[in-house]
Amino acid sequence: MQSDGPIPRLEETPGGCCGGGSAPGLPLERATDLSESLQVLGHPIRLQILDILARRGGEVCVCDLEAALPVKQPTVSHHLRILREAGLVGAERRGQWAHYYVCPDALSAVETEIRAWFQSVG
Amino acid sequence: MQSDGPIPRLEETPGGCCGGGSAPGLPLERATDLSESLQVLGHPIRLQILDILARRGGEVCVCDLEAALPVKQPTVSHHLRILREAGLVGAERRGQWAHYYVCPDALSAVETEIRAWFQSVG
DNA sequence: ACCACGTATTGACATTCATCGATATTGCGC
DNA sequence: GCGCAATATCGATGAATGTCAATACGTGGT
Repeated sequence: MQSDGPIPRLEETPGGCCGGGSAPGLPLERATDLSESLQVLGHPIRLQILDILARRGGEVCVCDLEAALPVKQPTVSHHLRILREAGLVGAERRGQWAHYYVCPDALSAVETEIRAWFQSVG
Repeated sequence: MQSDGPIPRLEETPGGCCGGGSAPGLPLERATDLSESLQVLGHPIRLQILDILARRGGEVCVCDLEAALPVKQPTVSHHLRILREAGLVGAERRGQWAHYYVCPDALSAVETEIRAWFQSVG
């Protein structure tokens, strides 16, 4: 990596060209954590699912979601699972229907996370 | 969908099982647009890049970013291109160095977009 | 002109993701 | 029990993504 070059040089500023060393204000761990939240939201179907669930204050069954979305039922279930595993929605089986609802706490936790990042950047 | 069955019935709700028809409060187009913004932010390296650029108010050259990030130079350039194409950062070539900086307007536009969505959902 | 350096791009590769048909699972009514 | 309806899971497939070595490009120094 640096042993084969015939020019050892002397390293001045660690950055090398334009200023101070780059202290990682955002540790990789926190960046990864936040990016995972953003990725869960980063799909149009999942945004629409959350929108529908929120717009109906109550619970919505999968068949209704399927009817409102441009994807087939397995795909709806797939996205619901992702949202569920992220804690953003919950489900309750009632009869043969599964009723989904948003988890406002988790959602506002993500909102807080995102807002804090924007504040630290902007 | 409703013309061949001999039983029009009273269940005219498209959903069929648990309530009202699902009006798509979020049109797919807007959901896609927002999800693209979220996806740009949904990567730890890109979050760290934006963080570094913001933390140093001024401009940062690629070699400094490379030194501060756990990826190689082509990967840094790759993520910078994505951020540039999203309008979140700008670049200025000075000598042989490329200096990058955040575009606060674009960033706060995304923030507004995201915040508006959270408001419509939460 | 040449060479060294910083950056961008290309090409290949591996990994992850989204989608859907097919199938399994579960609960309800008969 | 049997069959049907709603949902979940499996498996395959194609697309998108992230990473890096190699290479190309552009600039400055000698």
